[in-house]
Amino acid sequence: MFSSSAFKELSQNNISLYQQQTIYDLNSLLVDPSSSTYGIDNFDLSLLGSDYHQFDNYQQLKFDDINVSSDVERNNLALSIEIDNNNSYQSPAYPTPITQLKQEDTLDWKQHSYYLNSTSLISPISPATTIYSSPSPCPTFDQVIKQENHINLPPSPPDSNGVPSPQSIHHCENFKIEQFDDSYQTALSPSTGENFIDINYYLENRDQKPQQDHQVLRGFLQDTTFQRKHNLKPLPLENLFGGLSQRGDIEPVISLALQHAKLEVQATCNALKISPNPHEWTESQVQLWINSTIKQFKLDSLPKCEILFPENGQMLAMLSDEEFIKRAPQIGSILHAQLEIWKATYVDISSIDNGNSLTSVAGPSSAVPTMSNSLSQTSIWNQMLHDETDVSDDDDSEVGMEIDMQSSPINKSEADMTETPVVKTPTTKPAKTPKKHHTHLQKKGSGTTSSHIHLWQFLKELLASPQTHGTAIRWLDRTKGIFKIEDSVRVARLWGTRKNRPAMNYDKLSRSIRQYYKKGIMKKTERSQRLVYQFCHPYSL
DNA sequence: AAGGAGGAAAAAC
DNA sequence: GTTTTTCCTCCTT
Repeated sequence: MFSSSAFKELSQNNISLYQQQTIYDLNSLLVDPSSSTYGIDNFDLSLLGSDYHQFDNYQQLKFDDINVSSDVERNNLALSIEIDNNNSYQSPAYPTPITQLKQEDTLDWKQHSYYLNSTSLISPISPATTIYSSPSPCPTFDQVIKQENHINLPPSPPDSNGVPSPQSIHHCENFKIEQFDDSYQTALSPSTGENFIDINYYLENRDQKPQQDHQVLRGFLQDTTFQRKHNLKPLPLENLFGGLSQRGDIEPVISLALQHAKLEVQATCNALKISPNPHEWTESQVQLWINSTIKQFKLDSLPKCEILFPENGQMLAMLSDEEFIKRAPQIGSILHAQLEIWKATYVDISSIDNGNSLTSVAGPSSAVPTMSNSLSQTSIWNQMLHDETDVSDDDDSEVGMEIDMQSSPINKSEADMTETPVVKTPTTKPAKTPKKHHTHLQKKGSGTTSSHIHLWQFLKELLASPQTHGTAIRWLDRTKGIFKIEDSVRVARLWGTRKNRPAMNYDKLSRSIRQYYKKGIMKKTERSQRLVYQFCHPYSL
């Protein structure tokens, strides 16, 4: 099951792995282009696990500058991160020409991401032109965590959920260039002419380097506060790297758990008359499921549930554990865990049923987590799942469209931009509709532009597609719902186009925004800044 | 000048 | 009835 992420803790010369329940970071990186930076950021969140003081610096990188691609091959998770600031944000703080970072790794990718972040994205004094591959004070895993089948990862929320909490990362200021030693700069590829970090080169040469240096870095890495903060439990390294025999030992347990989960899912599906595939749930079915889960686990009831979780199933499935907890501090984690079980169960169901790899079911992007589908291909499962074969098609197509957009980030014309929300609306926006509009705003899968869209929804749509609209409107602090309109004229024009109001301008648009103050949809920011607005919770979710 | 705040009224839904 | 649009005045940056 991949709902746990493996982290390395660097402590002296020993390596140990820790498990963490949340997976949002990896999701974000792998699935959604608009959340790629969050994904990277969340990595830090996971590894460092403390306060993060340099968010503003980090945010100065636009989404456009970051391409994250992933590949799942040879039973390994390979992660590639490229950051290209060539077309980048022309901030004085980032006078960056071309920078490329690239790495591929297996499960210890986080380790490198961490370095990557600390030197290129977050460190306030380190523009991306001077990226150093910071040396690891301990060996990197060469071993590959063998996965019997491809790892599929759960999708990431398109905009909000990979967001790191500002309290989550700290010590970024520790990562300054002077901490890194020259010899490791040789990891920069000598042949490219670009600052291309060749991780392989680095890996090959790591043993040649004694570990007496980088005291600050090592000291930081030895800080294990993140373990406590994230409830990380030590996991013996051998358990993960011990090879397939270990896997075999736990297989019956997992299989049993899956069977149990499956039965539970089946029963609930029958009772609620909902699909076993959370991606297919409508908004009201999501409410049914949440309430059912609350009852099942005897949780505290959730007032305003439909406002806290207005998503349809597809969107709900993309929310991270963190997001659930943010919305429902008491029970969010349980809800999320339960949803993960449903997702995994369904994927397992589908994979067995199809007799194919998971990607044929979930698609390359929906990436639902699987409990290592090869682990439990029992006849019981097959028998139980015959009636669920043809689910999962329609939502794949939608996600696929988004992936297509990601893979070919062609500059859109202004007219195209106005159409972008049309594509996304069915999957993302109805979920944000206020309760009182559910009836006429949430027809599922219409695929048409909602003429009833609210301004705040529209703004969130724009915010959710930073690659397209990042120059017009962008988040300043996603966690707080603070955003800035960078190009008021353009935003107003887009809004006017959407509403078929040719005379729309920013003056009118801003008046509408101000109406939200007393409605509790938006609020004035603490510090008044021009063109900066702030959503109220939970509208920013 | 551009934008922010908010009143008022009309229009749109 | 609610939301948005339109127009407005006054104020701040």
